[in-house]
Amino acid sequence: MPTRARLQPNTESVDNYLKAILALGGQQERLVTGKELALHLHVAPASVTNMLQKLAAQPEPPVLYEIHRGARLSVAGKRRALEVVRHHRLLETFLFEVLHYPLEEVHDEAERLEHFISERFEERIAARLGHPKIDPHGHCIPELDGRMANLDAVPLSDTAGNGPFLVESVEDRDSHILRLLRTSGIRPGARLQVRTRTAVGHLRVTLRGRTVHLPPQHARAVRVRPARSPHIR
Amino acid sequence: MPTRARLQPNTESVDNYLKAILALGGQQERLVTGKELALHLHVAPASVTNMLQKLAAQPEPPVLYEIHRGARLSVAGKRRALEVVRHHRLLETFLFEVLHYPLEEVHDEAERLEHFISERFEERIAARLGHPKIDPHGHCIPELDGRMANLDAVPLSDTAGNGPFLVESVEDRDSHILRLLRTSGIRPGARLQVRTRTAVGHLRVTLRGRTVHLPPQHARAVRVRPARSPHIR
DNA sequence: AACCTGTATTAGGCATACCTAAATCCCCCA
DNA sequence: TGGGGGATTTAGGTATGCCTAATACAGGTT
Repeated sequence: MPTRARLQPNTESVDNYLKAILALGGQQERLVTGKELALHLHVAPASVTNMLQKLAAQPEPPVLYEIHRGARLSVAGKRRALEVVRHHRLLETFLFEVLHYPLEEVHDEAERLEHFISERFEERIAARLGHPKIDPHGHCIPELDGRMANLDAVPLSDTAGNGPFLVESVEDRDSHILRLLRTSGIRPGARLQVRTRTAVGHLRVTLRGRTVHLPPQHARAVRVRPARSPHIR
Repeated sequence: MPTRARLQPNTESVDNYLKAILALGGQQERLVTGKELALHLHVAPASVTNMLQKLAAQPEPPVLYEIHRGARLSVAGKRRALEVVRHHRLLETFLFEVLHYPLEEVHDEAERLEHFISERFEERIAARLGHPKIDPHGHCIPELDGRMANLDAVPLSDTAGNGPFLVESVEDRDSHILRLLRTSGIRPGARLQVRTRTAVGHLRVTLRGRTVHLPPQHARAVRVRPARSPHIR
């Protein structure tokens, strides 16, 4: 019998591609280029082309692929990507809340385990945690049905005024930055004000009376929204 | 540059071979044949030969391979195998105690996850569980240094007298049998007596006043030791 | 309209870890 | 001691998922 394109391969690798397309496509779900994916996933561009072609050729393609232009998720692909994100963020919450991991270490562990936990595991840790909506970095946890709240926060680097701002989330992929942010007190729920901004994007901010210097890369890792009243949270 | 045999591949597959050799070799660590491994791992005998040759050819071979005779673990291989078993049994305990899995479901989940958890994860769940020595099936959990207590229990199918016996452990690989045993009350710590034995190995046992019929396959899955006094647990 | 540059694709390979089918080996038994 | 039969090994092949190098394309610039 001929081996034709498999239904639902759903390997670790495939899941990572889907997650990357979800993350890079943004809320408007624009086409994601091969180069972006290659950078994000640390693989060669040729590998991305290969994988996208393979995925798009499946009976129920998880990605829609426009040659030479890029890819975006199909409905099925988005569902799967959100499922993986749900696994990831529930695991992060679990590692943080139950196993008391330092915040900057939860990402890597969750990144590995997210591909291998069963639905039962997912369900049990969700129950154990009281079905949380937000992970310890401040990111939304997709619901079981794939719904996910859209947060309106923007990177601190993209803000205009001086605030005050409320930290909504911190980027989790770079544990080094994350550790520095944590030890500076910059974590979800923190309230801060911008003191100075340089032309090249360095910021000086204050929170809880302390002054912290943030290079552009760090400012980009912090998402904030305007703080309406003092002492929220 | 030439690709020579890699040091420490330590893939999921390799770990499974090491674990299988550990399990099948028994306490006396006898040679394990290719056929045994093939059956245990559900792969073709030729695949086993391939893998054993590859492992034995490494700079620090985890297995010692005697051509046409079989394989056993080197010191390094045994260390790794025990590490994986430790992961497995800690995970089982964790799933059972913290996430309240049904006993017969912990094995499959642990089997998948054991290969991917970090040392930190291992350490944290061990701490969380109070550094347990026994998993929920009654199996010993190897210590961090690779030491593991040798239990002296024997399969119920191999016993002679009528008991009473104390159930020390139940086999975890067959969830079907395990569920039946559990619903019959046959679990670690249970006390039972043999009523009748047929020539082909069927047993009738009583525990807590109930009578249970055990086909040979089930009797083999229960390890017991003589109960000295009533109500030990 | 041709070019140029960076991006994308194709072509050809490698490593892992399986498989089947065809030899080959070991050892027990007649 | 010479088969025979089961186990083992070799040979050759598949699928995944990555790689590099070479080629093709797209879209802005002259």
